Amino acid sequence: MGKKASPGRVGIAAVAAAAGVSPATVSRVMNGNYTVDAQIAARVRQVATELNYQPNPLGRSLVLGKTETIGVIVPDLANPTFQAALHGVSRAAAKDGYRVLIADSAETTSEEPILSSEMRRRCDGVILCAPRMSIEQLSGIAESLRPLVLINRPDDVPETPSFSVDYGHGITELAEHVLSLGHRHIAYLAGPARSVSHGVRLASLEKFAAAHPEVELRFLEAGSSFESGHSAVDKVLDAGVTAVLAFNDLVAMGLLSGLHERGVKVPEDISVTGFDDIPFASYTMPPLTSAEVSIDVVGERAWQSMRGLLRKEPAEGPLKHTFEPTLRPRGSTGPAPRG
Amino acid sequence: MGKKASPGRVGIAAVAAAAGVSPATVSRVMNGNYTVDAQIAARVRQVATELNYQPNPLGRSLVLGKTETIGVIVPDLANPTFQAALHGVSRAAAKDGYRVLIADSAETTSEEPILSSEMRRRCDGVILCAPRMSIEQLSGIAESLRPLVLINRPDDVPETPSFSVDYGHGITELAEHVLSLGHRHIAYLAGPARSVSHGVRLASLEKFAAAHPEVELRFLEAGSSFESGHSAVDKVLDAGVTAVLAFNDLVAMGLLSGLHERGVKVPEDISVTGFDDIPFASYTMPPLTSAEVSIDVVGERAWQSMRGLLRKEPAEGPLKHTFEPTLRPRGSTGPAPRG
DNA sequence: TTGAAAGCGCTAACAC
DNA sequence: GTGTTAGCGCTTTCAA
Repeated sequence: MGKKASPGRVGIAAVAAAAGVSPATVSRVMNGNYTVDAQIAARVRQVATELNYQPNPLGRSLVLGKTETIGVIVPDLANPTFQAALHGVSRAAAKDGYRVLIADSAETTSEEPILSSEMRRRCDGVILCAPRMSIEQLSGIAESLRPLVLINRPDDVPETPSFSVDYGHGITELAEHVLSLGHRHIAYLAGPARSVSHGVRLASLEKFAAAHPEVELRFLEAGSSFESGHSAVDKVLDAGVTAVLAFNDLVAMGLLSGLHERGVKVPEDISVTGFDDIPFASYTMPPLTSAEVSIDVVGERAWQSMRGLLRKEPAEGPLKHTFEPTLRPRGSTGPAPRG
Repeated sequence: MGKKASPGRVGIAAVAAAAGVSPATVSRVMNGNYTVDAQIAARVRQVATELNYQPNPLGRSLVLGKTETIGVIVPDLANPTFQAALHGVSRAAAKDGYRVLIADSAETTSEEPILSSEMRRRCDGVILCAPRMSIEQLSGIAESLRPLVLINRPDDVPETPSFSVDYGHGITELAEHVLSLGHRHIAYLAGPARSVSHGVRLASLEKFAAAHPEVELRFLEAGSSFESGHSAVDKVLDAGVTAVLAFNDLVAMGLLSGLHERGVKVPEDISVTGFDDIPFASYTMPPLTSAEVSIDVVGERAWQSMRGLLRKEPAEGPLKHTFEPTLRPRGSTGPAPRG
């Protein structure tokens, strides 16, 4: 037997008793079902207010089979990209009366499938943000997670809407930008090996290099933080390049700061680009050339797609949505020095 | 009548039927209740695996009266301070097997009480982060939200644990730091009027000014963003001060950038301090004097307090916990110019 | 050690 | 228009 109702607890039964009607009638009133006599409805409402009745969403969810909650799973809640995506989803979902249950997989690839399905049981649907698990794993559990929407995981998972920033396009635009400025010796300051978005950049740059045999493209390890850019200065100078494409704005700013300390002039001696176009980027010295991405908009669109699935609206248009970053050329890039 | 069990759905009843036992026995097995015969337990477990049985947490929550979920309500999910607090709570709660349901009140003070109690019905407890509502409102609903824990709301709410950064102490340390460097004309670049943490800084600075009649302290409006600092340059120069205490690091960095554009030397002409000690602060030119706060630790401690409440452990020690920021003197502050 | 049965709080089909 | 009743999926008391 379940726990006895605690004496203080005000449930639908208490309201029904106090108003002299059946629980069903109270339920109808609370749900705005207008087959209820206006007088009775008014009385029920008044009693509910007096008793400070708060419907228990658990009971409701159990019988209705829906929780009006969606789960968002991110690899790292401390990462600004995922924070922005979460914000976009949460704000958009809230407008439609949905709540967000979050889970931070802490980059533990192996836990992701378990975490996701655990999450799914408590929610009406799941949004997976940049999942690290293999495509085999992902495809394997996709069915059990539906409704499922993917953010920043551009793999083709059948029947699964996916919203991703086209990092490959962005980094190519940046590469072409410095190419057009005459640079032929270019370095890419790589992001974390595990990062999907780094992998995408890498692949695109390899294509770029293949298409431009006149360009010498170097790949240097760095990371995703300001510090990693700052400590990559020596590597960059040793490489003897005239332009550096950093993994993101933070890395670029770290590099900028390191180069400044060495007395290397930007963009006269070396051109530097970032990625993401964070608000700071316009204010560095010199202002940072970057590629703007609006990951919160991606999150918002992911929600809208989820909403469609929840409403069982027939899917329209393609499942795969790609957001192109916008090139923001600024002072940190200039003509290649005449060598 | 509730929705009929969908034919595909695997519930505890399906497992019980397949294993030839009662639902009660399956329940006992799933919950590690060892009054079950080892053979039967093994068979039940095997059947559960074969059928891929996933217990429905909703049914469980309903009967147990707990969801193993806590709610975190923040005024703005885009604010780095609240993101960090959320991260701290979420990571710590996850270690104890709890999930986090988030709500962004979007700075709508009036909605906060409703949002909070709505949240509370779905969760076992609520953590309110920097709630904007009045102390009257807060005290009014506190009882109905318990277990309740407060972050960055140092008001005395009876019986309610509260964890806050002592912004007043931090800004006073910064003020004393520039005072000790000989500055007598100091400006405070104020944060958003609504921000509680701004209010605290303001009050402390007024105390500081009263205690140091030799100091002329000016209050200048700014905001919380890089841009607001950048566009406050004229105000600062007009004020004719030799030291500026910015609301936070972002504002300070904006100011630094603006001063640089004007050819004003830092710290030779003007000293500048930030607040928060974000990772960037060590890398600006010159490196920024700041006050370090670890809001994620605050979040973590808030969770631990909540965990104690959930376990009904007798509260020990004080309810109110204050975290002192640590002064980080760096190159952006120096001796006052000789006037 | 196991099963039957009640009940957590709610909704909805059905009967009146 | 309203009440009765069954049932959502689970746990737990009680009896066997």
